[in-house]
Amino acid sequence: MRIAELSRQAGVSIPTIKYYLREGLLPPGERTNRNQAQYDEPHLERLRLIRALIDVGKLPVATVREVLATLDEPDISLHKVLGTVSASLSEPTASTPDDDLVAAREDVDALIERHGWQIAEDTPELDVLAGIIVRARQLGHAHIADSFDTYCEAAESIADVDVGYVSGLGTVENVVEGVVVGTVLGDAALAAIRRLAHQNLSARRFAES
Amino acid sequence: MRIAELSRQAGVSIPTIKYYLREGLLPPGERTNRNQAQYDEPHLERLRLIRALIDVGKLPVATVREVLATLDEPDISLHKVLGTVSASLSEPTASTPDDDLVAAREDVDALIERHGWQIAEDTPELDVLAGIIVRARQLGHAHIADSFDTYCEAAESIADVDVGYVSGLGTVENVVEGVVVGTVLGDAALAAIRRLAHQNLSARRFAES
DNA sequence: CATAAGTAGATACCGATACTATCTAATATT
DNA sequence: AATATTAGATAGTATCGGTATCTACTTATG
Repeated sequence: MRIAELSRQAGVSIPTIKYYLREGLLPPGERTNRNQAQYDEPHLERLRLIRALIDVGKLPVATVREVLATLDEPDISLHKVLGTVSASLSEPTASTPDDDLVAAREDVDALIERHGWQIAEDTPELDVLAGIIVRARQLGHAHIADSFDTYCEAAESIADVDVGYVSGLGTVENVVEGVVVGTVLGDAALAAIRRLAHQNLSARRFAES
Repeated sequence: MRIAELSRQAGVSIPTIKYYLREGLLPPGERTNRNQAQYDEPHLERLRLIRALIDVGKLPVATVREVLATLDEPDISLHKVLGTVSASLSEPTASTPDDDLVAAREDVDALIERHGWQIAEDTPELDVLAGIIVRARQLGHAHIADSFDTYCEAAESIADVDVGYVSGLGTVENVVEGVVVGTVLGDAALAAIRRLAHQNLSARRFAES
């Protein structure tokens, strides 16, 4: 198909497609001439994936490029891609070593320990979580962190179905794509569902009709 | 305290504080003179809250303003503030009524029904979730939505501790602030914890040492 | 009390991000 | 032959989240 058709089917404007081509998010089409290229189904799928990562996951274009690069690596393992996707999705942690952060990080390590989780020391999420605890404390809501044990238990059942889902995808490429889609769409879905659960609970407990 | 001190304690530059004042995120200090104003503890707390919403929650400044406005309303109920905060946090849903979206929305309604949740028809998260399902289908990952029942169960226990936490906060103002902080920091924490759970599970199942 | 430092408020400017528009030279379609 | 479409290059634009500067003061300090 030509670029106009790709644009129509994906619902993405031609200038935007050209922009993604320039930015290396989308591989160039197969050239048939100096000013003609053919795009096919994989292009369309890739384009839809890009839009999902941007629209639903709110990923910046640069992060999308990183994630897609991981996805295109020839020898990928599920565990490795999880790490890379995680790393791309969490901001690089602040440079200041900060006493508060170190303390919070110890609490995070204890949390992980309590749940018997096997996590590499340098996983960025550990610092992200520590950072959140620091903020909560600064805001006078230190006890929010007390809920994190429950969050962990809940996350275990969630991770269970998540990994179950991707495991059933067959080829490595499919699994890896499933990880990306599942991570990003899953985050968004989980946030929405949590809000719905809040609404439900507060409707039941505190509704004044 | 004067603006320099406020800046120092919050770790936010003076021009940025002035910007927040202009944007109405931060109420003006108490004027003592034509070019002097006093800021106090509440200002500092508000400023820290603003930074947490922006840094951790990635909320745009305009949304922070909305959320803070809700927080400052004189007569607020927990249930109302949950709705307003939710509304501020989810983008306004697309205008196109779209067949795919309608179908997905029915699936969402069925999901809510299965769990016996009481949710107002017009809650924005219902459409957000439907939108995510549409994207998943377009990406050939329709079955991701099968996991949402598990997500709901997990979200129930999470919402339980969340509501338990804010209920214990005493005054209405504290509760409302707790909702805001808990929603935003909680989302970020939950996402991080989910990633950690993934890492743990994949380490155990698929690790090649 | 003079001089330096700090401040409010107004306005202008800035860098990053994510596109969008335009132009050229060529090819495709009708 | 006339019209539409395309690749690729380059330039322009809107928004966002600040920064910087300037003026007319007021405070703090030696």
